[in-house]
Amino acid sequence: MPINRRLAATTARLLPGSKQTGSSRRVLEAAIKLFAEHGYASASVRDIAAAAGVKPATIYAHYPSKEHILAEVCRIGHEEQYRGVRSAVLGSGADPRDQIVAYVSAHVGFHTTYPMLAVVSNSELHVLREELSATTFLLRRQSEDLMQEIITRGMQGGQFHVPDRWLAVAAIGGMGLRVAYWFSPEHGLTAGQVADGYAEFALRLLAARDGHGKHTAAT
Amino acid sequence: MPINRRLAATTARLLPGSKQTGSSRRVLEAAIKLFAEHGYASASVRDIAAAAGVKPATIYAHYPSKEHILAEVCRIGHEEQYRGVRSAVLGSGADPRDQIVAYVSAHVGFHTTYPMLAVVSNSELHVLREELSATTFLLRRQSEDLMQEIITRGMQGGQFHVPDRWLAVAAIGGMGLRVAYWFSPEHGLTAGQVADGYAEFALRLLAARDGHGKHTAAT
DNA sequence: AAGCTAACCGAACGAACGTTAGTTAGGCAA
DNA sequence: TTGCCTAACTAACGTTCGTTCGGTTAGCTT
Repeated sequence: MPINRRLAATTARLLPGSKQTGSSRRVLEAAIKLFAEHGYASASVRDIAAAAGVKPATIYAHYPSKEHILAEVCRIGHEEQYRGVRSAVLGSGADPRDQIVAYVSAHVGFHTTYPMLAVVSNSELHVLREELSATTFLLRRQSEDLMQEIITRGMQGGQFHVPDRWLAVAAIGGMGLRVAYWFSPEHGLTAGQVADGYAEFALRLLAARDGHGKHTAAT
Repeated sequence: MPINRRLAATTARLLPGSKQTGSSRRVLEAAIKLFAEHGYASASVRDIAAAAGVKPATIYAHYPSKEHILAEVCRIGHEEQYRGVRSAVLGSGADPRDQIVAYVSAHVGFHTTYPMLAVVSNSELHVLREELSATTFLLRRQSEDLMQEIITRGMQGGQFHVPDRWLAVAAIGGMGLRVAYWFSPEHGLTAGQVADGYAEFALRLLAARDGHGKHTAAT
C-alpha cells in the first residue's frame, strides 16, 4: 500500500439512484475511480474502457468525448452535494445553529460517502471548458450562498459572530472539502464521528467565545 | 477572465532565496505556474520550455526528467512551509494559544504568499513515485506532528478541548490548504486579514465555548 | 424469415507526448 | 591558434493519446 495515494478511499461509489444503466454506468464508475486516483489527464480512455470491461470505441457510443464524461461526473457530484445540504437544512429547525450543524453534517457526510466523486468534482473541474462546467459552477455557488445565508441570519440574531462572513464560509467549506482525501472506513473514526466533530468545530468557529456576539464589533 | 480557473493567483513566485540561477530557475518558475494552472499531466515539457524561454531539450540539461522537476517543486514548497511554521512557533511564547496563532498565521501566510507553489506541492504530489516523494512526505508529516503537539499540550494544560485531536489537525490544516486556491490580492481581503481571521477561527475551534475545557469530557 | 436498432468491436488516423542523439556557438586556459 | 567546457540548439525517436470509421453481433418487431 503506497503512501503517496491521492486519496484514501479505494472503491468508487456512484449514486444508487442514478438513471444510468449497463455499460454507460460502468464507464462512469470507472471514470470516477481513475479520475480520482490519477487525475483527468493521466487517466486515458483506454484505461477507463478496460476498467469498465469495454473496448475504447464503445465509450463513444455513450459519451461524445472524454471531456463530457468528466462534465457528467462533476455535475452528478455537485448536484448530490447541493441536494444533500439543502434538504438537511430544510429539515432542521429555524435556529441558525441547528442549520449550520445540519449543513456541515450533510456536507461532511457527502465527502465520506462519496470520496472519489467529491475529489473528482472539486479538483478536476478546472479542465472543463466553461460551456461544460457552467451548470456545475452554478450548483457550487448555490451551496456557498446557502451557507452564507445561514451565517448572515445567525449574525443578525446574535448567535454568530465572525470578523468576515465570507471568510467563515471559506474556512468551513475548506475543512469539509479535505475530508474526501483522507477519510477511509479503516481510519479509526467513523463517518458519523467526523460529521459530528466538524459540526461542533463549525459551531465553535462561528460563535464568539463570550457566547453572545452582539457585544463585539463586526465587519 | 474565465470562471473555471484552478486558482485565483496569476503569477508564480519562487522563493527569493532559492539557489537556482539563470535558465534552471526560469524553468522551475515556469513549471510552478503551468503545473498549478493546468496540472502536472496537462503541462507538457514543450509548454514549460516555451514559458521559460528555452527549447525543450535544454530542460534535460538541468533536470533528468519532468518528474524530477515536480519533485523539486514539491520539496521546495514543503520545505518552506515547514520552515515557516516551525520558526513562527519557536518565536512565539509558551502558551499553546500563542503557538497555534503563530502556526496558523504562518501556515496561511505561506498559502497567500506562494499560492501556486502551495497548489502544486499539495495537489500534484501524488503523481511522484515514492522514491521521489519520500522527502516531501516527511516534511508534511513533521508539520502535522508539530500542530498536533501544540494541541496535545493545550489539552493537557486545559486551554484546548476537542473531541479528537487528530480531527482538529485535519480541520485546521484543511481550511488553511484551501486558501491557496481562492486567495488573490484583488479579492478584497488582505493576506494579513485572512491570516488573522483563520488564527481566530483555529483558536475558537480548539477552545470549548465555556472557556475552560477542563470541565467537559475528552476522548 | 426479414428487417431494424442498439451495442459493441478491430483497426487505424493524426497529433502530441517525454526523451535522446548529435551539433553548434561562445568563453577561457594553454 | 588549439583544445576543451558549458550551454544551448535542431531534429528526430518510439510511444501513447483522443477519436473515428466500417463492420459485426444480439435481440426485438413485424
